Amino acid sequence: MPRPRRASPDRILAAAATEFAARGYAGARVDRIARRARVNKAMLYYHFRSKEELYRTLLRQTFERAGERLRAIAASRAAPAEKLDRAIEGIAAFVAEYAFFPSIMLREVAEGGAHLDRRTLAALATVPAAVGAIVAQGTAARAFREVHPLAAYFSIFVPVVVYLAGAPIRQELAARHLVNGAALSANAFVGHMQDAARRALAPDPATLQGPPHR
Amino acid sequence: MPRPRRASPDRILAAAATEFAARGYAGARVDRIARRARVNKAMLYYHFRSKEELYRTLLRQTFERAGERLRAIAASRAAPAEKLDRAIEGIAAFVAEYAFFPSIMLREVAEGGAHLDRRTLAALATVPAAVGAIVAQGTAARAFREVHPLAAYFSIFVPVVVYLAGAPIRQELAARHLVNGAALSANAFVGHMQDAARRALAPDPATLQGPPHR
DNA sequence: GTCTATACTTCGATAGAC
DNA sequence: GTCTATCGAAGTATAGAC
Repeated sequence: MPRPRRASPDRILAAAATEFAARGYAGARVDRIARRARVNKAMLYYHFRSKEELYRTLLRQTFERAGERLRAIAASRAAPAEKLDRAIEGIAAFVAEYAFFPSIMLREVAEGGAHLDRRTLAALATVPAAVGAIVAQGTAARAFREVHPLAAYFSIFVPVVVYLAGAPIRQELAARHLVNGAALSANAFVGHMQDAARRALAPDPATLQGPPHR
Repeated sequence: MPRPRRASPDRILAAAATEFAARGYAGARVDRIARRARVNKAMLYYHFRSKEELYRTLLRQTFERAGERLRAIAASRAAPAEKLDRAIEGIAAFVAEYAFFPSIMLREVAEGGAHLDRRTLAALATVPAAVGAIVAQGTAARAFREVHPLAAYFSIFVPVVVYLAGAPIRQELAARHLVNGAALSANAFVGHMQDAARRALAPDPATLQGPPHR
């Protein structure tokens, strides 16, 4: 028998996502989360032991889903360059679905994972691991030049996340006439990053002897 | 007559930098800032009207210094590709000097500039503007292919900032044995980004027509 | 400029009825 | 599972002496 609407725990998690993304762990208010989820505070504490447990549950769930999606791309049969394109589009699609993801990821990086337990940190680590796997596959297949997987993660994947996270502040800057120049749509930026990634990873034609890495 | 040590306002700003970087605006505690600066809370409020004013002062000062440094590189006589290398090294050097910069920048992006007034937002905007200027110069001189300056900022500059901001969480992940693979030093990553930037901006051979400047 | 002591507020969490 | 009411801790900011 289908429920007419989401149960309390799910509504609480959804409300928590909005609140934590906008204000961070310390800035988030349990009262606001409860109100937005249309439950009272006691109900929230009935389902989640504490603010911290709610936070960890949200992050673990989100990181696991992002990691799963990227691992599925890594495990597909496509060519390395194709996987890379799909991974970059994939993260943009993931953010379209989970709009709070970039803010929360950025905040946790800035904070050094201070509020996270081992399980949640492990879930977070699946994201760079999946991107690194795609790059390593490409390198092994000689479709990509030799690049440190973590370097690839930061130069290919991180810009997309930060670009999407930065939408509010760009809007704020535009509204106050503090920037000039043409706008840059999310789609255009995704295309730019796919292009940049291909160029960054393209094997050197004359590289079959050794890379003169500066 | 030289002071034996920094005056109170400077010590407060230095202490605030550490605290705000580690815990964010909401998580920062005025008591901790005062204690670290070796002043009492009343002294802090004597020099700064409020927690918010202290925060804005710190950020404005920091963004202005970062922007100045990048504008100096943009205004130098070097070739575009050389300027790009210097800008990437420059931001790494800036972070070595102002270690709190990446965390604070990331947090403000995540927060959409919520705590910032117009002046401080304007100071923040000088950073992408300076990077965009270097890219635009290169494009005009036909040393770079046509790339949206903001796209270049996010694909070249942001990764360095996030990589450096991510040092604590990488250390945490390593300590808990949640990552595998060789380490990647900050210097190696800077080199990687210089390389990636050159490749991303290299003009298409078919487009090379006019004589490159300088 | 510097201090101690404290007023005022907000927030996370719980008690206890239904 | 759900609610109202409230406690106790912690935090920002200020008063007022020196």
